[in-house]
Amino acid sequence: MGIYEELKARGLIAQVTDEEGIRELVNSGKAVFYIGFDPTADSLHVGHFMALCLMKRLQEAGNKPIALIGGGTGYIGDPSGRTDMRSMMTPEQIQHNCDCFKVQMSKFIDFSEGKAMMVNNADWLLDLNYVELLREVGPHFSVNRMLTAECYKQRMEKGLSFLEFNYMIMQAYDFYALFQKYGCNLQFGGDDQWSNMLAGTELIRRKLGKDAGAMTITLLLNSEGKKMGKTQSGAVWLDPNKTSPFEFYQYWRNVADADVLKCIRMLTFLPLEEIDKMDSWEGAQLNTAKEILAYELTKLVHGEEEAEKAKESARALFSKGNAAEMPTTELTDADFEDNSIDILTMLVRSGLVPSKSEARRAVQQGGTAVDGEKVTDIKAVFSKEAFAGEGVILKKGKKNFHRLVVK
RNA sequence: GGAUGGAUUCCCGAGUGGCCAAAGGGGGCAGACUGUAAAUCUGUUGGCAACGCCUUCGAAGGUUCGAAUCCUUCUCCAUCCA
Repeated sequence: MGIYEELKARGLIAQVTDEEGIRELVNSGKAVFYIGFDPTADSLHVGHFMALCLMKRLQEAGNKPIALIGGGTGYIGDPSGRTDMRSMMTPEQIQHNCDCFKVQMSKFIDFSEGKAMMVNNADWLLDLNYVELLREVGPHFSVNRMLTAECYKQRMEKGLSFLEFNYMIMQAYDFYALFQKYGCNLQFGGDDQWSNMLAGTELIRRKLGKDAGAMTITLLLNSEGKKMGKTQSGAVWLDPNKTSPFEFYQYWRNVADADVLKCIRMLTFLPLEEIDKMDSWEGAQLNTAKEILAYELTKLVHGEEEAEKAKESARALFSKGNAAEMPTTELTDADFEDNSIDILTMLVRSGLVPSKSEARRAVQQGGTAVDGEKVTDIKAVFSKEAFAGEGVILKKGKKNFHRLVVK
């Protein structure tokens, strides 16, 4: 089975321009492909992770990946898949984010000599001259057709600024530039990038009369049709300082039954035969599948050691209510009054709740426990001595644990 | 540039002088049930030194005993015309 067939079997391929041609190209390891990453935040997230894994897979099959950091396109903002305008980032922000991306990507992809490249489109986009660019590529874009592109459709109702309208042209120009510079003949990206990517292949064909391909990765959606990798408090980041390995593990440990196998197939590197065996699992057995998913992904992103720790902690926490790895907050003398602290303050200080009102509600509704003992009195206080050594374990709801210690 | 309509809490969306911290829905949180799942049911959902007080209905002023609601100016958005 070639790499193309494997990607397909994993459900990673959404759309391709020329299936036969691309299959041939990647299976023989002759593809020079690029994936663009716009620096919209200071860390990569799960969506990027899929793209990076794809890079890794194709690299292992002998193809040469180019990771393109959108230091230039970041100035514009991609309107695809959004209903509102992106807020404009300052050059400093963009630079900072680009730097963060570089560091994180290097952990996944082998950028050593000749194996892969990392480029920044700021290098060619920022120096473009407006009138020259218009004359160079302008004639090759039909506004009529651009407006019918899927990525602009939803914005036609809410409003689309000229700035964002030009994003497609910039991305097309990237592909055109990479094709000429590095012989890049293939572009991959999220499925929401399809129209932008096609613009690139067309530009290459019109300008140079050459063929280049495009392939999109299936968006990882849950059974409700929502993008995965998002929590109500934001994205699930790959940066351990923004999403701790434990939280990362828990996110995957908690996916819905309907989504486990799909996630394992698409995100992990487990052999397909092994995954196919899990297909028949059902009911509580899926819990094991979730553990595998969470473990494998944490291992990929944070390393084996962190994955072990997260797994052990999760097990210990849910069976005994205690574990080594747990978000911890250190209390200071200022938190204590007469050598004691009340339950509401503890909840707020731990960050388990944002305000005392919410803390009060949580306690009144029977949703909190200290060291495994349910607390129902909002006036309950704990003496400072209790926080010495191992500290105390505060629990809110079923799955939120936090350790409080005093130094 | 002109005309019209609009901006309400996390989101959608009621409310057009006091009974408004503001209906309803979504989402979130908590409880029951469970498998750290889903579905369902129940409670809850601005803050605080809490039978009270403070902040909030695009922004700033004003009218009034009293303003999300009325007036003025401004900002932004949508639709139509140019």
